[in-house]
Amino acid sequence: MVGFKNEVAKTKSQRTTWQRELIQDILRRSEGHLDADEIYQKARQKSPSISLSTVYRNLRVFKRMGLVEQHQFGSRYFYETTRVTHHHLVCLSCGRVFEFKCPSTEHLKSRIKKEEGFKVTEADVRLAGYCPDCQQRLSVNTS
Amino acid sequence: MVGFKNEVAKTKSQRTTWQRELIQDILRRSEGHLDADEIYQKARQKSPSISLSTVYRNLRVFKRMGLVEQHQFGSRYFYETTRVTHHHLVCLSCGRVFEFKCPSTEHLKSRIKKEEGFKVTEADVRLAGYCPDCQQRLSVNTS
DNA sequence: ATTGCTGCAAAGCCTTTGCAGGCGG
DNA sequence: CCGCCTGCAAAGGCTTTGCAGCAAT
Repeated sequence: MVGFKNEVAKTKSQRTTWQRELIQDILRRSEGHLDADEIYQKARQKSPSISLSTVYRNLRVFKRMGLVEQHQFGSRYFYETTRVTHHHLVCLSCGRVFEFKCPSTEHLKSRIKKEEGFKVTEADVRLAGYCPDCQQRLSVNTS
Repeated sequence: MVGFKNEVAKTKSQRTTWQRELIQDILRRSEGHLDADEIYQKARQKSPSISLSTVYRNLRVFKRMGLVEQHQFGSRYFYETTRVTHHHLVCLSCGRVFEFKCPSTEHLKSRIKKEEGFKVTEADVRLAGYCPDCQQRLSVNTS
């Protein structure tokens, strides 16, 4: 059916390379929600010799290690350092990604566990719509 | 930033072709959550001359018309006919997609509207974890 | 010295698009 | 008849991979 891979295994010890430190640094500094190419561009500014594949490879490693989260909006992946649980709000007009907290998600998890016997390990709540700025700009009915 | 397209505009009247009827029929019959290629394969069984591009093109048309919903799991899109709001529960082991209701989503929408001034038009709640069968099969701790 | 990591280029995967002909209304 | 729709093939966008050399431990 779906081609889901179980990438749960915690990975073994990793080597320290400047590429990895640079990518981690970019992720930590950023406000979050960078895609692979944005990370690559920022990395190139510091070290032009880094390659896009290295960025992808390390993002995957970091994900497996639980250091970064990978989310998809539209058709690409975005990465951010793992932090307190929060969810995403995407503006369909300008594409900006906002965050919000959703404490009831925990209740949801346990409800699903109880009702369906399903053990939930990831919860992703994605809302989309129009941010205040775009509503005004587009004269969308705000009511 | 993100390359989001605003595909909100309701589309004008459409022609009736056997390809469209076939695709609609497949979507209606199915339990939901088919990807483009699965639809294509099913369609070919009935009419081998249909093309994959036609499938994609029409899924997009149906989506714009509000007849189907498009969701992404992993890195591809899945389609299902629009029904009462429900959300998805993906098993990370077997890849099966389950559904559940989440009435509190409506509250969430209005909360976001009130707190952030963000007008929410789409809400997608995706949980992932391990279904009962796989928990047993993998001897995952169920507590 | 190992052997994991990197850069490069090429391949892969899914989706979209250009084009000429065909069919629905 | 007009022009939307289709099939085909090719292109696109993003991500992954094979390979040989390099560097971290």
